[in-house]
Amino acid sequence: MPAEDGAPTMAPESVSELIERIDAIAPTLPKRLGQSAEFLRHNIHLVAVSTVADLAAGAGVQPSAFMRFCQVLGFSGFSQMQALFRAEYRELRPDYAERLSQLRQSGAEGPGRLAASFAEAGHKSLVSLMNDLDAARLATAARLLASAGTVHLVGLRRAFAIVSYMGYLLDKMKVPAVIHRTSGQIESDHAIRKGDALFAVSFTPFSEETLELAARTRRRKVPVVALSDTVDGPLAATADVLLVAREVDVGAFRVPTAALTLATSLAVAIGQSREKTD
Amino acid sequence: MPAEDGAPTMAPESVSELIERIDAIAPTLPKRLGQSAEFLRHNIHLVAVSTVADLAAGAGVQPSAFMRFCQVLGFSGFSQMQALFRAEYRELRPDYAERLSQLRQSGAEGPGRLAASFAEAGHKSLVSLMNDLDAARLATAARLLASAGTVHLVGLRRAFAIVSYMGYLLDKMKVPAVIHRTSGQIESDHAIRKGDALFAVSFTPFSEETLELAARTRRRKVPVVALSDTVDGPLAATADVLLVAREVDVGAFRVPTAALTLATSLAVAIGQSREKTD
DNA sequence: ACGAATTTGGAAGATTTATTCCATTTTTGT
DNA sequence: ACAAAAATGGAATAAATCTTCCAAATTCGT
Repeated sequence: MPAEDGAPTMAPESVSELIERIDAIAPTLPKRLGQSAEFLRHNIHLVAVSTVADLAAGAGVQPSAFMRFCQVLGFSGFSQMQALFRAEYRELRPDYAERLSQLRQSGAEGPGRLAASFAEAGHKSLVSLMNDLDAARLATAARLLASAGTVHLVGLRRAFAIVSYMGYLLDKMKVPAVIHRTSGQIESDHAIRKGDALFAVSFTPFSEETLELAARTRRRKVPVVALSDTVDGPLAATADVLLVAREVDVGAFRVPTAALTLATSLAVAIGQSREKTD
Repeated sequence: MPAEDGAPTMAPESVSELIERIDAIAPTLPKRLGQSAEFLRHNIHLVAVSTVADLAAGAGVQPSAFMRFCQVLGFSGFSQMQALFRAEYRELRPDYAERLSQLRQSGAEGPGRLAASFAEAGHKSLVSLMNDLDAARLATAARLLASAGTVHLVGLRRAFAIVSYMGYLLDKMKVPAVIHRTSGQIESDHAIRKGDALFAVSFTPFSEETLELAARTRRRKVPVVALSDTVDGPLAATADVLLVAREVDVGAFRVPTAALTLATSLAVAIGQSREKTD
């Protein structure tokens, strides 16, 4: 029997698409289906490993109601929806405990294990980045930098990799950007003009040079956006906007995965924002 | 009906206990059960979201054989084993996936969503890095570079962030290291002496300068280790050891998460290896 | 307040999936 | 090389899970 309305509402093809649809239709749903939507929205990770009966019980509805809910979302039934979650899980869910011991027993001792540890730390860093991320603040930072004439970048020691990648991206997107303190130049202040903005990156222990350049720039009423690994550092007072990315360490070392991810997002956001204005 | 032997081999109560048992009995298992063990050991995270038929097919055995394998492990059957994985999955709160898709769809258009996408891409990149990692090759690379007098680093454009971070790490660990092509210097070859080694990073599209420096260095019989995003590129022929890190793109952009993780592992391995020798 | 349309609960039925059984093949010990 | 023991494949059976159906309850429009 064909659907009555012209558009047969195709099934979502990814979890995020599914969530969008839930949020779109939730307000219009009758009581039991609304309960199902509410429960699913907050326990979406259970779908891959539960039965309809379990989920229906969780939502406080009959299995048949939950079933109808799946169909309202565009699926043929619960099984089709579950398949979506299982597929995504298979792709995106490694087992690091397993992978680690696997590498341990596979002869090649040192570096492989190190890589596994750093990869695991990277996952954790990205998780905490997303948990702590203040989207509004990031948007403010992007706006500030996008409206600058030239974006000035500064970051030394471990922060240098971050600004150098940002510099590469901004250049690729034709955004005027300069990386400071790279060529024996001691005093960069004169290059930073009214109407520009500074992006300063510094992690504990902070480098004096970066802090001072940021402070002097701020005093000249040029906007300063900062990226650090703590909210308590000296940059908190100096910067107009302070972004934070914490990394999970492996012994005495770390990979700046979260910081690089955040910086890249910022750079791309700046580029896109400029593109519109041009 | 009680078991015939005195010790009824109780079922494992956690995934790690289960892995231990698999490793313990695997060597004594007959062919088909051995295949099941081998497959499970490498795909253990699939248990929560698969059927016996799927897993049996993956292992290349009949469902009945896989079934017997579960019983050998101490479970009453497959379902009991699967319940273990599902329980562990439920407890290990991936509220992260929820948070991610929340951000991605929550009106907050620009930077927040971008960050969510880049974070997700980062996870995928790290997963595929670990899946494809050749631990033995990484160990060879580390050995080669650790035994060099000076480690020379080269990488331009997007690869520069990688070498600059490696340079920072090696310096911190007191390993003699130099980053090339950073200060207007056109010809670096003379600085690379016999007994040194070169680490070259280049991604598609490859930069001629990096490739040529690597080729010239190799011709002089100085060891070259390379990091790229493909096995087919020009570095395959040039390098003594080629490491590969693929990244998942977001639109036209990427964060070099996997490459940076691999490079960091390599740097730390070099440092540790040197420490022992000193 | 009344009838029509929608929503709901529960149970029956269809389907998928797990489990057992046993004849046949392979391995083991002598 | 032979018999006994163990392992295997495939099909039959049992269990669970999904899905549909419809009478009863509720909501909605007038």
